[in-house]
Amino acid sequence: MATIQGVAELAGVSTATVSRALAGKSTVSAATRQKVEDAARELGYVASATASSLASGRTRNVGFVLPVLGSWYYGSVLKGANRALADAGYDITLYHLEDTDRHPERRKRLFAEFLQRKRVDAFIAVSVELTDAELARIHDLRKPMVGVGGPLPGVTTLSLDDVAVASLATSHLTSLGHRRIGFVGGEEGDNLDFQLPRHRREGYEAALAEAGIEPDPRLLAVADFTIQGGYEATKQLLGDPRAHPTAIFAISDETAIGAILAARDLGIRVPDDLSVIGIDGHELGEFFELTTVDQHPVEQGRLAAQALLAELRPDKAATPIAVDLPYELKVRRSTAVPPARQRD
Amino acid sequence: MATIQGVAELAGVSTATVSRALAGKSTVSAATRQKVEDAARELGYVASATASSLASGRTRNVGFVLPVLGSWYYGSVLKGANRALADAGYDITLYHLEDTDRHPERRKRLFAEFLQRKRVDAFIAVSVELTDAELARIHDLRKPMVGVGGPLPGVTTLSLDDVAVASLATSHLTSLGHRRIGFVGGEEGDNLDFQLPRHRREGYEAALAEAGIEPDPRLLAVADFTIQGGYEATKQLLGDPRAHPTAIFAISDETAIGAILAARDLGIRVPDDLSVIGIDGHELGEFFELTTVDQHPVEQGRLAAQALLAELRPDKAATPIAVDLPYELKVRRSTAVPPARQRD
DNA sequence: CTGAAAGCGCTTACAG
DNA sequence: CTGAAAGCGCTTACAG
Repeated sequence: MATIQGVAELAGVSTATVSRALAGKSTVSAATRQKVEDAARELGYVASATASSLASGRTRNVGFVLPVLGSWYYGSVLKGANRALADAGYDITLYHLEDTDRHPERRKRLFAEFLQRKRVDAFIAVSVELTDAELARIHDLRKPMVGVGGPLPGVTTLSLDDVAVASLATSHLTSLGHRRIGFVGGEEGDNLDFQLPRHRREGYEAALAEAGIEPDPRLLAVADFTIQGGYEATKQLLGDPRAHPTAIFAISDETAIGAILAARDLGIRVPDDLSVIGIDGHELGEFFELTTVDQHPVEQGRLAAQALLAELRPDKAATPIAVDLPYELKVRRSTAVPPARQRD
Repeated sequence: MATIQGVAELAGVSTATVSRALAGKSTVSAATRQKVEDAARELGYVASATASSLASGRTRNVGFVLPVLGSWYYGSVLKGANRALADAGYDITLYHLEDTDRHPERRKRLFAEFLQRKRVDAFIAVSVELTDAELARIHDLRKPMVGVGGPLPGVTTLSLDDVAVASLATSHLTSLGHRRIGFVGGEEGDNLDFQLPRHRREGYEAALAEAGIEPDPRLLAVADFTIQGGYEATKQLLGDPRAHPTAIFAISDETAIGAILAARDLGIRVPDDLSVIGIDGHELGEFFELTTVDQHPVEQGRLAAQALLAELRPDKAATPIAVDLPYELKVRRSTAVPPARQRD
């Protein structure tokens, strides 16, 4: 493997000049630059990331911290971030933040060892929730950091305005004439950190209020973000003769898909008898013809990378800010006007 | 941030001794080791990966090359590999191999620049298909490499015995008494590299032959690996009055889920009127009560990491080998005996 | 615009 | 068992 030394000899210049020429520094004459580039190409030379990092203090590598591997959402954010960072010459090193309950040792070691190795210049953290001690360790690193949708005090965070998103989804239903709108999602217990379910319910209630609709506790069903969870909760909701919703706002697209499948199993037609809307823009949404509020996760990753790259530029002072992520109502076949008998 | 120098001073030894003590080298006295460990803990010292790599030639970092980000399968393999590698002290740097058609520049740059940076000691490549030129560049790197399920000449590869897996799935159906078994998957055109569809069809036909069943071309439907693809192909198959299968073997679990949904839409009950089996062990399989041959992707990642770690040990000579990955028939509710009228 | 030289923070023969 | 010293392959003030 060629080293900078080899390139310097072939080009007939010093290693300092090779370094400057290849880094695109402006203080190199065009002729010299050409000689160096030719030599580098001939030898197939690419600077060793390791040596370059040690000498410059910059690794050109970003740590990507995420709590889940193998899900559509995180993978999509990762894809968007990876593209933007790769285009800027950065690699991504993965830090899988395992669950404290299930893998306490792995999680501990992540903070005590892996994150401390100075392998990266900065971090992107997606939907990450940390204890105070963990957050303190992160801050001790003194590296730029951008969060996506997680509560990270003191960190620039891009997040969805969950209240607004839920309100938009619910308003879509009220504007179609629905007045009995079920909320499938909901919170169980009081999780101070994970406020997403509460925010989405607040948006739901705000939209109802705006349409002059009294909230009805019989229309609330607790569900998680999975198809299974949405299926079970919706079966409860639709099976209860006192509830009779004409529409359902589900907290996620997978929850909404579960709701659609539950309706089918009960002989309830979507959207003729029941409208269903979700939130996400999940890849499965198209197949199920699901109306949704798309949060564009790939784009979220790109925006996070962009914000981080801005912080990484020398001139920029890192002031933690909160940025609202874009979203978009996508109307598909799963929502329609309420059935005629309900409109009477 | 503490350096090895700081630890050495606090412990009252040389930096060489600190390095040896923390690396667990046996040539350090217990007392000295204790002093060093105490000092390191007090200062929160963790060796810089960058400096350590440059000095030792080992990065303790593995490159993970994959063609798809955001899918359940790749994410699961990544999870398994990441756990095993992290437990051995390794980080993972991601290399997303973009499509040649859609992102030729990104792909080119991956081989010309990112992979050449010597950031990693070795590679894991999942379902990766390379041109000869790309493969040559990879081999030029002279780094250990393990493939999972992709055709990589000259590389140790773990893969599923696709013929055997498909034969097992089909035999499950014949053993239940099915004789008219549809194959939803199939190949279109002749892709020399991507042999998986052909292998699975061979297994299907072998199992039919073993049961003394004549293959019927009307029972073949071309579909990709998606729910949508399985849905459309199955609708064609079930809609054709000449085909009348009592069971379907789908090339993947998502294809099989599409098949189940297509059957439902046509009023065909699963498993009463139609049995369906897939291959994968997909997370959605449980919800749809899908019988499948589970290929345990998380375990695949773990096995790949394990094989790579073995090659990374100094004593081990790297001889490319092919290893069969484990799989397991998981019988759920989607398969049953054929309907009575068919058994007459 | 270019080069000689120091230095980044470690590891590891070598010597004792 | 331990230390002094060289060296890994770059980058970057400093000087010219």
